[in-house]
Amino acid sequence: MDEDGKIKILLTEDQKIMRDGLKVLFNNHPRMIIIGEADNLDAARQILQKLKPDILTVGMNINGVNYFESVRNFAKEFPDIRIIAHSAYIEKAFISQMLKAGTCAYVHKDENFAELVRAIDAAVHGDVYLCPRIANIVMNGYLQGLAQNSSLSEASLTDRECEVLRLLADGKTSKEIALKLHISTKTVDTHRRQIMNKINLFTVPELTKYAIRCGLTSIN
Amino acid sequence: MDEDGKIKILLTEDQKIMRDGLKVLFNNHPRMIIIGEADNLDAARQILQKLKPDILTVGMNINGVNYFESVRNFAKEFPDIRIIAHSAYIEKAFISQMLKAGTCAYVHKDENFAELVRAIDAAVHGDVYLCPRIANIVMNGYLQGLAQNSSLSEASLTDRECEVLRLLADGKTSKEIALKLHISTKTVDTHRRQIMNKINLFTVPELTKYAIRCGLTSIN
DNA sequence: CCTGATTTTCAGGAATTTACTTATTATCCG
DNA sequence: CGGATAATAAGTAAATTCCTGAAAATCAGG
Repeated sequence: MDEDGKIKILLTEDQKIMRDGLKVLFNNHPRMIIIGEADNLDAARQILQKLKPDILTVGMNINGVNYFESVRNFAKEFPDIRIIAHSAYIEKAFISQMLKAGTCAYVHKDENFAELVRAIDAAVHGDVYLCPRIANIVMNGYLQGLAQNSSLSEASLTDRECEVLRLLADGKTSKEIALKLHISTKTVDTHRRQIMNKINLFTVPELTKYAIRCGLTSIN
Repeated sequence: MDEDGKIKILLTEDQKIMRDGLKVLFNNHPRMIIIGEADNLDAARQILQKLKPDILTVGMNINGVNYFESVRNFAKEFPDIRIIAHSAYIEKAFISQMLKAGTCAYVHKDENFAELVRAIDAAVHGDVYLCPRIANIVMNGYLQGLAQNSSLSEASLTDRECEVLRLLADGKTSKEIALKLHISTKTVDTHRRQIMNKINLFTVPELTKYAIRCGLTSIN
């Protein structure tokens, strides 16, 4: 909190218009104040070394792939700062990765500003907050996991499988993937099929889109 | 213009937070006023039948596939209303499709609010406006087109090729595409390779991403 | 340290798809 | 009409994928 008792926020968001809008909204808010803004996480880190906000909001669009890594590092380096994911992604795998990485709230961009405020209030009180839509998705996943932990089990992908999927979605051929990972193409093959069975998608374009939705690869 | 001489704007944007932000920004603007908002183009059409804005802004994210069709129809049905594309897409093909469809301005979401204001001012004066980043992309494409209209020519895709690419990126196999279009799989084959040569991408994942960037298919 | 579970690895062979070349038919436009 | 572009398609070799099965490697507890 600053001298006025306001909650200090550092805004990270690459869409300038979104930033412009959020700035106005927050600055009209009686209990919150924006003390800095950045259009990517590297820039945010620079600012964090000088200023000490209570909240770091991280806006995520379908671009940068390295959100997980970055957020994990932030959470370690700056344990006092509560991180709020503000994203257009709705893929279950993405959400849980993000929560695991150290965010304490996840607000979908289709929600209105009030949701973001609610999330921030929860965050400063040490609570975890998910906006309704996301909460639904997470809960459904949790319940499904409980129900069918034996049969179909659309379990999450293993590390290796994620790696293979990422390379595959980047457009690498099985041969290239095999070379890069120092394994046989047959193994890559097996991984691919295992992935397909787990997430129940059986074509390369669908796998690619899934990888995008999960933040494993960018759209470019 | 309304009785105050303000420019009347109808906002279409599916991200509520973005809408919240734009509302505040516009309502603080002395010469512009928001007379309605919608979270998709169907909802916008409902409103258009009652109110008559000067400007319709269309926010585009990586979801709905039918922007081209919808915008084309809007431009025909409501020729007096100037349509402004407000998008996160930067693919040349998407931009030109959008301009052809009848928008008179294209503002990228990474630009700040001032750009949007500039675009609206230009639009009400009957001008076409592209924000700097987009203008760059379009100009580069134009110049390249002039330079290499003979040799490599990354020409635009034909209608049929777009159709094939869309189905392919939706995850249809060559066989399914052939069936649906009533042509031989060999023809589908030829189209696919022709597409690859034209846009210089030679793997299915890359084609898929390209199709997403061009608005031919959604991310889901 | 052992053990069961999970993950990672890989092979063989059938089935399918793709790459590349070449070519015929439509269609459109000046 | 003639030339260009688009859409169609076959043949064949090469590459990839699908399916089944299975052996190492790793890991988490007891």
